[in-house]
Amino acid sequence: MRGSKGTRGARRGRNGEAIAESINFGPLERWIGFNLRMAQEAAFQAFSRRSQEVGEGPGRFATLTLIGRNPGISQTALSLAAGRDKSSLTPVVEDLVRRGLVARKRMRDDRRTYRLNLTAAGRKTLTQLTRCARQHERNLDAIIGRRDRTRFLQILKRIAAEIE
Amino acid sequence: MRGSKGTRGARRGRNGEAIAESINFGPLERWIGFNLRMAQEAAFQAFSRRSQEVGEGPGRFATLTLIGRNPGISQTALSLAAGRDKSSLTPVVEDLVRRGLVARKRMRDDRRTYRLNLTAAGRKTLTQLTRCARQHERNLDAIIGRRDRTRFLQILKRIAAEIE
DNA sequence: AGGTTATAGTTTGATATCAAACTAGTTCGC
DNA sequence: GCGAACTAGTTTGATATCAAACTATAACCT
Repeated sequence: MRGSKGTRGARRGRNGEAIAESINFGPLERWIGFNLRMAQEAAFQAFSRRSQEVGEGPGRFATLTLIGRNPGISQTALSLAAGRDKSSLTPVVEDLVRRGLVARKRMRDDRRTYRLNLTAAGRKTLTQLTRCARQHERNLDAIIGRRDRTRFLQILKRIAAEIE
Repeated sequence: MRGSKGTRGARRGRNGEAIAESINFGPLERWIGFNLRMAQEAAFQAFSRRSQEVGEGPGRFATLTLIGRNPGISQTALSLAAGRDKSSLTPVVEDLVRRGLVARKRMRDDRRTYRLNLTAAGRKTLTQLTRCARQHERNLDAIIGRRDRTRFLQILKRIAAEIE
């Protein structure tokens, strides 16, 4: 996971602001791709700080939510849902199992596949993380504004689904 | 699952879609943070493929643009503008210099600082990358729709600037 | 001047991620 | 049945990134 607390990049510290404002961004200024990246990283960073207070990396949140909502899900299905390569999930799941948040058992009829489930501890952690996420979302909502929120979300989904 | 190269995560190949559609995303479905991440990564991935055709990583593009627009910029100012830690830029700049796209010289009056400039080759590469980026932006525009584009961009900028 | 503090860039160590190669188990075709 | 093709998950190798420690300059203050 990323940052833990400190300065992360642009937009921080008086000096940084001064520099950033005197910079010519050229076409980056109006390109979606660049601004999408900047927004995502800022938001991710903010959530990261929050979730760290619960002692979990921000990446664990989607994972735990998806396991919680889809008991017995396989790692491959999980990786597809979370938009990560299945190989990225190996260490994540390993860690969650080691720390007792997730239970993992082989399937009877297909002994290649695992079934993942939350343990009681996992559910508890997920509850805490969900609280963080709700607060985070409230902050985002305040920035986006109620009027545009639905539309904004829809566009994000369309980008994820349709870009190639 | 399907292919070996294109397959990156969710949303790809009929099998992937089938799985993804039977998944319960719970609150992730309507949370900005998650969808922002998915959209950004899909877009980044798409641009990555494009820029690879020019033989450059996607990360090089913002860097070259910023150097081109701000001749003589220092690495620290560059890192602030690009939203990356200055230490991340060390290997990037090193690579660009090694490959003759960027020229780097010490400042006279402050010998800690470098001045970065594009070389002729750097300008040429930037031109190619900019073409890729324009095409990429056209695709994004088609998804977002002209009507919402300005508003969408504005919201992204606000998130990057205001979230904490 | 001389010591303290600040700044530019690099190094180091950690995490996250992808992609391709691999291992083990399953299914298909004949 | 049995080999070929496929699938689930792991391993390996590469890249990108951050943060903190470090090096070398420079500025500041008395």
